[in-house]
Amino acid sequence: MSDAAGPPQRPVGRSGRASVGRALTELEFDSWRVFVASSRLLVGELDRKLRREADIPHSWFILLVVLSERPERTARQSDLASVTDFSLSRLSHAINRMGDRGWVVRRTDPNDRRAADVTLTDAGLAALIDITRGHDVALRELFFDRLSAAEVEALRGACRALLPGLDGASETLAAGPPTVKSPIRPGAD
Amino acid sequence: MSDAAGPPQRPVGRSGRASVGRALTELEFDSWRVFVASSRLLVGELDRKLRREADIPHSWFILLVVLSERPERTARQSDLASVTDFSLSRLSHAINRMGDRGWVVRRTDPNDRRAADVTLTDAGLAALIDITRGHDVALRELFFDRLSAAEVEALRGACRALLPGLDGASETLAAGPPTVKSPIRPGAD
DNA sequence: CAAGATTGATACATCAATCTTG
DNA sequence: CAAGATTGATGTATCAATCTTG
Repeated sequence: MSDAAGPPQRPVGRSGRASVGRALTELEFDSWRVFVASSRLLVGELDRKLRREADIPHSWFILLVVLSERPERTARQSDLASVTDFSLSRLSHAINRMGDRGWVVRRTDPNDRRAADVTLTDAGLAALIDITRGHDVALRELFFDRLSAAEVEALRGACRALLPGLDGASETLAAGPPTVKSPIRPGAD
Repeated sequence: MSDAAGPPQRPVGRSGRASVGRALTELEFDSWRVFVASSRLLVGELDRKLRREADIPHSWFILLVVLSERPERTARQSDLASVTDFSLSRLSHAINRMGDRGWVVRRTDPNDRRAADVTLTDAGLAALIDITRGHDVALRELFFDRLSAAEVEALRGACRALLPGLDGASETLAAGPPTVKSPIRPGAD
């Protein structure tokens, strides 16, 4: 294995010709396809499972996880939106529906009355913790059991390289271990 | 770089304890998050661009690409569905709407009158070729310009390892260079 | 009865206003 | 006017029948 290039050249693309205007090769496109296919299939599986067992789409799970890791389990909506790559509109709708279930509450910030903060309720946290069990089992089967430790690290490295500069990836969903002890993941191991 | 484990152990998970029932560590979960975040953000960008410029969601683009690479630009619906991880229902709806645009036609197979074949029309192919230009430019900026050749290979390897056993990943979207010369990607380079 | 596909109802996502506050 | 957020209309995805053919 490893027919990869020799010297660790950072930005591919401007090797010899202009980056823009050059079509992708079959091989390049294939790399992209494998990436998209695997994430589609994996997330698809998880999404179906979450809908079956908890009646939520995968995207909501992301919202819940992020909220659970914030101080006070609270986030400004605009923050939450950019971190999770939700539009403000989409987020607003989602919060409404999660509010109906008693999982979150929305409160207007008295200081800046344009802004709104969402808080994950105790009920919401309980639901999340419950959901997380099944999610983790599936994740182990579908993801970790299929990859060697080296592959996981390689994947991690490549994906981290992809993030900077993307949309709201300043403090993205992908940020490392959260500042706050995650209620849904005790120290582990 | 490379704090990865020493010996190339294939199946992580059954290291010392049973795979199922063991919670994920923070580090493991973080690897997953980076993977999901990057694919969400990347596909999200492409999706927005495709909607703006071609008025189609990213998932339709996938359907078009797969169709374009099939012999006669034709596929059985059930095949197409499993390859792209569409449900039959979702596919049927999508084909209806793409049919409205004159991009595909549906024909019942005379031999097995339960089955239906979809064909990408000339107009559909033309549209796809047009769409592909912008798509490739974006892909270079967002994906290939951010990764070294080694990282691309690493990503490819890991993602390929993820696919087998997933849903309809027998001859998945991720299969290597197609049997048929892809109309949308001439020899390249 | 199973496989392939379609349809209509419901749920979620997107888009284009709109509203309020700074 | 810009930032943050909400709402309603439209489009797409999902789910639960339903239909036909093998």
